[in-house]
Amino acid sequence: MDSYPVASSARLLRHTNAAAVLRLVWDRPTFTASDVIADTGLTRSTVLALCDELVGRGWVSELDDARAAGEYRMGRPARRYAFDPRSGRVVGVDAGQHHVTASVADLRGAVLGRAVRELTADASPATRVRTIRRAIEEAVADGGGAAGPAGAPAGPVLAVVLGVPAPTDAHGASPPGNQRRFWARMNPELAEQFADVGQSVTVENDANLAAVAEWTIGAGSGLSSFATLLSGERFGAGLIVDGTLLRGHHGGAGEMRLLDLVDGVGSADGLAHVARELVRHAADAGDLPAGSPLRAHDPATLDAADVFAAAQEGDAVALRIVDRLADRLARVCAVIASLLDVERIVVGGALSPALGPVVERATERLPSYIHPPVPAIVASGLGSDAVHVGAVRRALAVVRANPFDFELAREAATRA
Amino acid sequence: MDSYPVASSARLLRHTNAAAVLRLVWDRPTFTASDVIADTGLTRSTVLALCDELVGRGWVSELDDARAAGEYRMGRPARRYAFDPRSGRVVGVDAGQHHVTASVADLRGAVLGRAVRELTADASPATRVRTIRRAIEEAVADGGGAAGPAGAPAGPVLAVVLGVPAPTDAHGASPPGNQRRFWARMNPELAEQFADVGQSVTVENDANLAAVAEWTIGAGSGLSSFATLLSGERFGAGLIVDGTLLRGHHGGAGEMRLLDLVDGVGSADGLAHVARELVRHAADAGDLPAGSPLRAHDPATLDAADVFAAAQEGDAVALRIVDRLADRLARVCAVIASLLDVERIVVGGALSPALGPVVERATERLPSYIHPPVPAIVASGLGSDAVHVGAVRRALAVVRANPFDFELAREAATRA
DNA sequence: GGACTTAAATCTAGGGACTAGATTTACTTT
DNA sequence: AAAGTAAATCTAGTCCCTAGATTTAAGTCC
Repeated sequence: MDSYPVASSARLLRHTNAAAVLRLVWDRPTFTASDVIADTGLTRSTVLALCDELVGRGWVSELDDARAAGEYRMGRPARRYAFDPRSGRVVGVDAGQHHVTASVADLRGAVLGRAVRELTADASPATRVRTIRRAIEEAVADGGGAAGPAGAPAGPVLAVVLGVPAPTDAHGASPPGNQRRFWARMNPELAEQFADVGQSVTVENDANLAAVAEWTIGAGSGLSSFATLLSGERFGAGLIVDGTLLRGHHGGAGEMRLLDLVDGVGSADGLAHVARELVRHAADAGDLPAGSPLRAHDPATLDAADVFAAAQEGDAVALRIVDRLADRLARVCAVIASLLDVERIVVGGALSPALGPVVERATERLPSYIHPPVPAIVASGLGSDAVHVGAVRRALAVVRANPFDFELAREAATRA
Repeated sequence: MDSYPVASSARLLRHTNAAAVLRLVWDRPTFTASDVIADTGLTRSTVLALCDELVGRGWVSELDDARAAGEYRMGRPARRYAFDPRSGRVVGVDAGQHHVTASVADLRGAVLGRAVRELTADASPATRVRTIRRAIEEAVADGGGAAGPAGAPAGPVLAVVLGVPAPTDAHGASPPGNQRRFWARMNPELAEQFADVGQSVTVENDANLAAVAEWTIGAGSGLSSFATLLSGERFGAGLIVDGTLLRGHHGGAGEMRLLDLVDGVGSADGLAHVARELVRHAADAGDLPAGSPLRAHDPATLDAADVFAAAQEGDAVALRIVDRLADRLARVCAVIASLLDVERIVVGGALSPALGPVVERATERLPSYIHPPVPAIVASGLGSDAVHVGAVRRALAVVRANPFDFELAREAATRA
């Protein structure tokens, strides 16, 4: 419960302070010692020594053209430094059941390369691993060579984060036993498999990564408590409460099996699944009126997108389905909001861009299921990019938390 | 999301290390420099200097009888020190709707005094504050004078924690609006009201404190993810996930309004409430057979304790009720376990000592509601003491986290 | 009782990281 | 060219740590 870290020597202080300064300047295009002095209260001597150290370690460059666009007017010009986002790279992977997306980004999160590959539902673990590896290699190659404006060589891959549709514990392992060992097939010890790809490899649940994406650059940015609800084929949630991502003992936090027990919901089936079910049901029962745009499609391929499009045009059957989906969503949100007191619920998944009307109606209905304060429900703007974007953000956070655990360039390595 | 603390001077290091050593020796009856050296890796010179500092600040005493019971055999005898648990006191209060319990403990949690007072349900906020204050004063007086073996004067009250039946945010405030402003009546800005009572005053939700109690000295000890479910008149949960207590945006995490939406549960009514309802229903309907021990009571006063007693004797109606309660409990646990992946659920509340049979049956039923891994359900051993015990533990944690934020004795104060 | 052993305390030197303040430097402004 | 200015650099000095030599307060052994 308690830990007792002791700073054995003053040398550790240097290390700690250098890392703090690095984090401080991470997102600034350029900085001077005076900037750091203002933010930390440290002396100029100290700050300059810390900057020297950062330059020596390869994280920061000193700019020699200090006359940057009339930045100063009087006095001796300040030495200018800049965090070098190209000194290393990170990789974020969405290793889904059917698709694999790998993204490579620099240390400020600018995307350098991307690769997408498909997988069949019954792919063997070996095939999965091979496909993921190819996607990563392709993305890394894509973001490597001619990248820099000056053709500067891209830095080494520091951190890799893989998102999988399975619970993962703090070590990236998934519990073995569920139906047909689905989790074990989705995550066949990926952390070990890819240990060679980056200096740090993390495996994380996909809904959790979607939550991280929303938290850092999406609709949950700046919030301390919110949930991201993936709503496609099956519901799944990424939970961020009091500023931390919840995992649970085996990594199962956010699993939505409890919906089996919820009135008017009854299963963890997601909105896409239920929409398809409802519209086919209507078609089979001959409930589609003559003018309905839904009649234009083969009933066997009707899906959520068709329903939303038809509802947009005012089709009565489609509107009824949207209403049912909204009620379902409102109930699911009520459960999460009530137990965890979140500020906002972001609804994500591949079809989130089309969810506006459903979210709107769910918002209206939510107050009838819970007491105030009632959280807002909003549709994600990230769509199917949420997982790999979240994986990249997570990888960046890993590097930023302990930058000096990573080796940057060869020079730095040989210097030691 | 990120913070950038910088250790401005080496002086801070002394402070940090002294606090770390203090935490290290907190629970030891006595210690020597060698003990600390073994645990921290610091030099003897450093450790002795740190010990001097702790003695100077009043947290630790040097024992002059170093010949403690043949502790050493050869070599120069070590200077022996001991953390002084009497150098300060903490107060934990269960400020319930009907009862107020205040506990005073020394810095190792040994109870020095206690006071209990009753409150009517419709007591005004002013009455509530007055009653709580009297309970605290009485408990402090109780644990003050003749306490020490040598009649040593008790230390000042460092931290006070008050538990209230309302959500509380990080500053101890409760959201205003629910039915008849119950929360505001239960927590009329208690943190400000009692600012004079201790050097630090915290207001916290009662279920959260019960969870803390279970976590530190109860059935949840050593776990990183578990829930404490208060099960008396209404369900309420204290949630500890990944080693942190969940609060939520307004402190509402663990509110169980969502049970309104759960199949076979339908309301947040607790086990005591439902037991009473069911047994009266049976009595009114004339379902109690001639030999039932439940007939011995006035139907208007029959309660959960009577049901459990009758079930113990094998009464069929009582057993049926126990079954219904167990199913209810299992469903509630399923909801929590599924969403948060907790290792264990501790069922607490005043009647927890009698809950054995209900918990047993609920455990049997739980696997039919959720997939493995299935958490264990256990009855709390703390009963109605959970809240004030948790409040004391919380107060201890506050002191222990930043001991040097507190002033100890007058000498220490005047010395400065 | 005196010599040996032992483990802790104490003393001495030295280094790293910070602060504070004087001095120098590299510019702009006039 | 001289004055003004803000940053860099230099010079002490402090604090807190380490490392290792020396001293101390016992027990042990003969």
